[in-house]
Amino acid sequence: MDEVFKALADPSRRSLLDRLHARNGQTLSELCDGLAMTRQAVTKHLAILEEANLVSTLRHGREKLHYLNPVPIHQIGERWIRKFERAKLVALSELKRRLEADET
Amino acid sequence: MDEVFKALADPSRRSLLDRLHARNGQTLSELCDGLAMTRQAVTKHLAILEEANLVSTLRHGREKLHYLNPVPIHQIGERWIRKFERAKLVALSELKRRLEADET
DNA sequence: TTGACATGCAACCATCTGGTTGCCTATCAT
DNA sequence: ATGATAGGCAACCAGATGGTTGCATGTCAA
Repeated sequence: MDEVFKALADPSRRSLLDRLHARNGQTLSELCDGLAMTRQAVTKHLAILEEANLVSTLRHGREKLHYLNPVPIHQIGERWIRKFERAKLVALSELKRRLEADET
Repeated sequence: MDEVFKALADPSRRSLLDRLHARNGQTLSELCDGLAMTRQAVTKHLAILEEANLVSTLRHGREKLHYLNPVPIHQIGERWIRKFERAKLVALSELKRRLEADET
């Protein structure tokens, strides 16, 4: 879980996930296209995404195809974000109340 | 949005949010209790959370009260995670299909 | 088989990050 | 007033992070 959060913390990595979401199963070179980064930098990012289980790869000859695995993202939604949903409703009005009350 | 992701990337900070979720409106000292960290380290974390708008503070005499703001967390769920929900359904079976088809 | 293409590996580098220590300021209670 | 309590500020440090360059390897096509 921590690995997933860490992996999602970088904008380049989130953008890679976006690209895979737009078109799944891209090669490394394809994912590099149009990015202001070396291939090796992208490789590193993909390694981190793979480590976090957000991306699965598949060798196909000399190409390496990358597939998005949305399960960990979903789990963050379920196990983590969901927990704060109830708080969302309460906290705002509560904060407002306190702000007004404590304004000495 | 990036700031929120960055803020959530650190386990200590997520734990601070958890603590505020358990009991809202804690002082700095209270939040330090039981943590294997100096007060200054916690201060820094809270500053990052505040910067990301995940925590709002309120001075009350010499105390500083910290309140959880769950809105950005909610937004990540809505604007980011939701986008990958549909993919979750498709991708797994798709990946499985490709894995079997490309197994030369 | 040989050149071109797709990827891998390793060393190196600057900067960011998470943490520390030391000291200062503000406020409360006696 | 004065000590104790709550917090703030700044300098410093080691290690993580995001990126680079250079070279090696594997595979396809002519």
